[in-house]
Amino acid sequence: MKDKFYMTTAITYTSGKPHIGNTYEIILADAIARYKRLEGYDVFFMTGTDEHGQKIQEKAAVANVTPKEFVDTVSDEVKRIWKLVNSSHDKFIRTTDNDHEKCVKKIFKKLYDQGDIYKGSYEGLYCTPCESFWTEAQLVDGKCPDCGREVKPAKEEAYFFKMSKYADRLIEHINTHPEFIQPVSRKNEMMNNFLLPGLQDLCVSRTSFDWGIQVDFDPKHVVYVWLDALTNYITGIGYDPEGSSDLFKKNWPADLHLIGKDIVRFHTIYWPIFLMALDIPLPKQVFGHPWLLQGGEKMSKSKGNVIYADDLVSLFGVDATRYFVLHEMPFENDGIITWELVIERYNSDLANNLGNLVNRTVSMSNKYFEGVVKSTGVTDPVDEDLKAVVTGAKAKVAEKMAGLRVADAITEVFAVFKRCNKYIDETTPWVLAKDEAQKDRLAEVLYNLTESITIGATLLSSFLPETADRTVKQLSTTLRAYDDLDKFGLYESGTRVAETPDMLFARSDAKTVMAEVEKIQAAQKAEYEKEQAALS
RNA sequence: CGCGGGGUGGAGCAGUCUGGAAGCUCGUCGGGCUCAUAACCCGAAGGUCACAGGUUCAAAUCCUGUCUCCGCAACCA
Repeated sequence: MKDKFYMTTAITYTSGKPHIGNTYEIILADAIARYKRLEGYDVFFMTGTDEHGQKIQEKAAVANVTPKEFVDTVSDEVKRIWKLVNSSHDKFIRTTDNDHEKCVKKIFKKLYDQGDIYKGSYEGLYCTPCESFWTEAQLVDGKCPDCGREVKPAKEEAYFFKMSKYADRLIEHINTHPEFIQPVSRKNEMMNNFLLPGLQDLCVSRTSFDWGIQVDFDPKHVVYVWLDALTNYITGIGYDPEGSSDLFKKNWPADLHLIGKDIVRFHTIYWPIFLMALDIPLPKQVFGHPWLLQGGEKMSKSKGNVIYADDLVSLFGVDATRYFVLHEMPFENDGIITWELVIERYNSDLANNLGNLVNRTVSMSNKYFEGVVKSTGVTDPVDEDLKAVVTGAKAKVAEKMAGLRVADAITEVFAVFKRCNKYIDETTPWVLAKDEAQKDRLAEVLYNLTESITIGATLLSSFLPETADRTVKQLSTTLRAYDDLDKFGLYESGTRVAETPDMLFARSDAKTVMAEVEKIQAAQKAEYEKEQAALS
């Protein structure tokens, strides 16, 4: 067993059902977690939901349920979707969990006692009907962006965290740890906009709403968002200012926080500073991934163009959904998802390249050898390149994954299957089959293919676990050990494969799918209009 | 003149840091093959690398300016 590897996703805010853009993050994280496990790391992978705040309190009121009832429902929904896309997380934390709440109170108290948190007042522009503070920049034509009415300067008592105290240490840390913020381009943004101009103190409590963790020693305050949400990364594995759990001692510092690019600031500035104040080590890496946009425009319910994981899974299956978001998402820039693109990728990569390869290979073994795959040692120079590509894939995938280039890594895996298809054309098994003298050569060709597919399936298992299992199952074998992925010829000679190939991905008919999509979109619009009607 | 990142054949992207014959996948067209899911393999067409200047023997890549898209702009998660 190699070292521990502790990774997290951001915790999802429970104000509504997560769409495919949110779901992307958990799939990406899961692929990384599974890959690390394949490599032999002792992985602890945590995700969860962020459940406090004014917005939730308001939504619950509209829905005529208590905030707790509201977040219970949404959190269950999130769990359901994460399960649907086959996430292998080890822990799902909720910020309403008892031990989290208790720990946040202790943290707040500790930071207050040591002087990092002080009582002050929050000044801003206040919209009385909306009960909300706004900043100058948020205003629309100088008016409240929500209701359009006048705002006036107001004050609210609040606790603040002394950010500036730790700023120099953080700047030093970021400069000496270039891998800390990924992609590196985000580092400049943080430095130029926030760190170098000087950090403002952060407001860490509120009195204007009460759906949050109460401040023990000043009960009219609740802990305000970031000190509550970010600390999940340590409370979830058993941090306690008065003595942490073994799980915490083993896993902290985190090896990777995977988050959306919109919250890089909170994870690379506020979070490290909180940790410095608590005198515990900083996470090793924060990766702010880009977003998945619907056809270049933002998803919105009113347009009926929001894509949910449920719909993708029901139309294409779990692994096709995983494949699309993993393959299509670039490293730095935003990616695009449309139903047409999903169909295209599905047919070309999954059905044609991979599915058909496995199908034709299994079929030939049955047709020519009653399903028995045997190595005869009758090689040919044309085999060499196939073997080189297949055994070289492990290192290529490893290199991409080390840089969190997941889309590129999955492309390397598919290069193996593509090479196999080419090999079939190079060796023309159907020609060999006509000549009894070539029988042993034909057997060797099919052995090479079966072996190559087994290795490819193992490399694929981090990304498309179900497909990998189904593939090796019909080859009557199991996934290969990681250390053996660069060795060729370990498939047991004489094994009998499945009599009938298991079709991995049936080709998708664009017309049929688009007809279904139209139904989904119509239903979405109807639901949106119903919600609007209920509100007014 | 707030900060940062984009604009590359019909579509989605890489390449830009460390200048040196414009690449990948899909689509289109042509050919091959028939084991297979009308799949697979080979080949071709298609781009003044947003625009205008500049540096250089040489610029998608460096510099300047313009247009345009997007995120952030500190308490919205």
